Amino acid sequence: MPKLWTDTVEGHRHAVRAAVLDAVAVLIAEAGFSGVSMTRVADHAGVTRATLYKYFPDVETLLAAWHERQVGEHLAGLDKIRSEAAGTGRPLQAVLEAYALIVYDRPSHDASAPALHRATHIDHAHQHLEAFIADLIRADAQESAADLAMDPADLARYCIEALSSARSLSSRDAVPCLVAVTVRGIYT
Amino acid sequence: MPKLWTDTVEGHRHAVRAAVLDAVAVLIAEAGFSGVSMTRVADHAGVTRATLYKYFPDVETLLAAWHERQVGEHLAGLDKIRSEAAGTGRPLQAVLEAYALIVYDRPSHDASAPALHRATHIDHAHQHLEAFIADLIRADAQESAADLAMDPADLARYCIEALSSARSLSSRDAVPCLVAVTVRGIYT
DNA sequence: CGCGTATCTATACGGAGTGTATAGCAAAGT
DNA sequence: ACTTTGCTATACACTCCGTATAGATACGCG
Repeated sequence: MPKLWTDTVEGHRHAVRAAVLDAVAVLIAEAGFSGVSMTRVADHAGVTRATLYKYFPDVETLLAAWHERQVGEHLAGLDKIRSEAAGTGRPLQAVLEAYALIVYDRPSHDASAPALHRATHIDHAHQHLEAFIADLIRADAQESAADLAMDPADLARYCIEALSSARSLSSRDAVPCLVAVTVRGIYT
Repeated sequence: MPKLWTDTVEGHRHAVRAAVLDAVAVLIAEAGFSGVSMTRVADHAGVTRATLYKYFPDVETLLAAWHERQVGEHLAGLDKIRSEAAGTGRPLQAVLEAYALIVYDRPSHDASAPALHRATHIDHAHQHLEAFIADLIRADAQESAADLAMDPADLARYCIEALSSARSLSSRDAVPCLVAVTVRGIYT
């Protein structure tokens, strides 16, 4: 029996999709990426396997969709921080610190996920994140009238990778230091 | 029939192990990490599944062993570069540049592998690499009489992660720039 | 040399997950 | 009311896993 039913059919599909991605999140939290299978997700989401296959063709796509939603939420949060810090000097610093804290607090979830997709093909949401940070870098360079050491896009990827090392940082207080270390290098 | 037979039994086991890891390498090159299964590896290595299970209990261990061998080879190469560059000023720079070039030339193989293991448990060979670079950082700081911005171990992880962005660098000429950007930040 | 031991092959079995297909029921759309 | 859409329940063939057994082959050592 269909558990979820909103009045409209489109809303229903949206709700099912959300429930499925929630189930993915739970399974990942329980047993890591390898603990995610179509069967288990279907059971956990309260739908049949056949139904799940109508939404997602395979586990890979499922994980990609979950990751997309995750990064999307973070991107919204980071954008909020950017606009809040727009007046107070350097938004780049604030955004990168917020990102590093996310990585520090959720070591496995977010930092490992990109690696999973990079093996298959490019990650759409991650490209957004890269573009977002590349823009911040450009703006920061223009404001401080300093010369960038490299292409902003490459620097953005550098920042993201460098800050992903926040995952294994000894203490939470070291996060601002790591951000400082990372940012210091981008100007010539 | 056993294909490989060296005169001694210990040598034989070593040869089989090598053949198995070679098969893993081939399969990874062909279809990525998800293309590695016990069945396929056994077929490719010219042994039975039952035999393979006597050497490696599961795919995870198989990939870990392959990665261990890979990183071990690179570590040997980097150590050679370190001793060669010991007299000529900064070995840190030389080693990091060599590492970044490895990442650039083999985008998927080495940079993605740590991420796979970090999801499960800690990577032994990678710890060696981290310690190796941490030592280099300490030595570099002592020679240049400068103060490090953070714990050397954390800085080593920062360097490794930052340089793993060499994977998606626009051009090979940008590799030295990335190394410069990365190293610039480690001093206060 | 010859026996014991270690190793590999070949094969089989139950379990889990995959991908697909079908029939039937329930709710939305018009 | 009638059609369309979506979900359930179930089934099938396939792959891979992990383990077990019997028998062949080559080493190790007395």
